[in-house]
Amino acid sequence: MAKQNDGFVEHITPQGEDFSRWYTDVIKMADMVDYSEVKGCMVIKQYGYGIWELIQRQLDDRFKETGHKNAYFPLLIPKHLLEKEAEHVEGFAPEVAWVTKGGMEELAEPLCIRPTSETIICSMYSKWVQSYRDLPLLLNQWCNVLRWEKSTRPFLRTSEFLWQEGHTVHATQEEAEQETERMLGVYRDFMRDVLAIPVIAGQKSEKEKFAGADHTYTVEAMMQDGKALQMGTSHNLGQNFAKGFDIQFLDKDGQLKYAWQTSWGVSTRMIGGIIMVHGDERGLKLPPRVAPIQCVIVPVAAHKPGVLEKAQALFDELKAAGIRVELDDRDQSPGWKFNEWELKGVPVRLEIGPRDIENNACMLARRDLCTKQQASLEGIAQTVTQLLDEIHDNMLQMAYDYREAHTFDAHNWDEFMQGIEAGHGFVRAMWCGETECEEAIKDETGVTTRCAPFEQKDLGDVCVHCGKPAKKMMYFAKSY
RNA sequence: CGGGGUGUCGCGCAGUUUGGUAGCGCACGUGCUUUGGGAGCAUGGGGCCGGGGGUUCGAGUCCCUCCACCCCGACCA
Repeated sequence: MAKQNDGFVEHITPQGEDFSRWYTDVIKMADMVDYSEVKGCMVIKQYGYGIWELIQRQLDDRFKETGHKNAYFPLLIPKHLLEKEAEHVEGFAPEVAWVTKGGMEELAEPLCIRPTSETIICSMYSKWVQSYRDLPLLLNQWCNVLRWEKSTRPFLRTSEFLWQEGHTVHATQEEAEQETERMLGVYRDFMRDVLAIPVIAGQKSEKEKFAGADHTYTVEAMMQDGKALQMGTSHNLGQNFAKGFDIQFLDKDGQLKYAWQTSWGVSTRMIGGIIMVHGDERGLKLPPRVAPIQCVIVPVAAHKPGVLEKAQALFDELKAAGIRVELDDRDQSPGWKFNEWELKGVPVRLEIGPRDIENNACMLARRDLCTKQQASLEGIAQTVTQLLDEIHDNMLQMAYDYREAHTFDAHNWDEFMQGIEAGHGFVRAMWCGETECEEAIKDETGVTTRCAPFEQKDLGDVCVHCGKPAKKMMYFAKSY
């Protein structure tokens, strides 16, 4: 990769004031995206896409374990289908893009480019579901969607983005609810175990829920500027779509019943989360399990006899051990390469030169702590493999500690305000559940409800803002 | 949609006030020397100055007009 200029990341830290500048600079310098001519649509370059491929593969494996199958539905959705569920169309109408011409001919019915696929999938489900024997129907699709956003940011909110959307149909309300919760759990575990991001799992408020759902669950993570990012959602759709699309089945008892449905999804937005949770003043810091390159080998004094050969042997050994390894034999100075790979977030770097070869050793640098030490070449593949796990655990712990240090409990409005001003983080407080109150809090403070966590904590009996009886403890934060 | 800003080589910018040969840093090519934290010297290549129209002997610079992008609001699963 070619460095653009000498305005380098060193002077920007993610905890500093200009977090958003840091974010876009890191993405640009790490060569993850380019910008399309179409407003708000990004080109995900190889390095950025490599992360997505690893996410996709590992998450899809988990879906297979939960019994889901993949399918693919059309990009274009006829207008009448979109309009079958009232709340849904109202929620999405402002941001859908329409196809109105085919060739030179005006279309009799406009087609929308999917902003999400509930409608087109449900139109098929109404044909496929006839009997309780057809249920549960557990499908998922990996695809792109398009939403005509007013303002966009790479990965966090782009007009076109990649995601997976699961759509399931069940015979009973209880089963649909179990599925909704189960898939949120899959997301929570995936983010902890693969992305090294701890998340708060809970339920969205009425105001923040998915358009057309009975209720919506979410996993929320804290970025290093204290803002919340919604990393994934799982919706219990109740019978709303089943009624709109006439998805009925004949149950064991001979009764014709409307089906119960769920949908759930995560997107390329997670990559933005990885950047904002783990990155530092040197650039990206990738969790080992989604790092396209887990270990890079930098030969030092590569022109001297034996060095490249030894580096190549090291490469072969690590590769054989299943590590995603790269040998950087480009004609650049070692220092240049060190900085380059740190910027790109490679978890482990091995440096090997004449001095090391004499000692049957190499220098081993870890990205999470930015430390460097000598390591024996004896059993190096195992050393690196273990270290990658250790780095994952450490990154998860650091993210967790950061979140806890920036989370505040508020028992009254004074503490609520103090929490917001003090920490740039999450505030936990009791809340009445009224949309009116929620909007007032947003107007006064700029923070919104993130979720009512499954792990509740009793902070009092009355709403922190309006004083009415409290229903639940909520997380409040500014959000992306 | 409101308010503000910016368009000059691949990237980052200066030049516009006061019109007069198109500049700088990085990146790129070549050669030699280098290589344990962004190497040095030498020598090259590359630009309808966002588009269109005007004023002028002459426009990157002045005037008109489009267009694009960025930031702050508003909006947003």
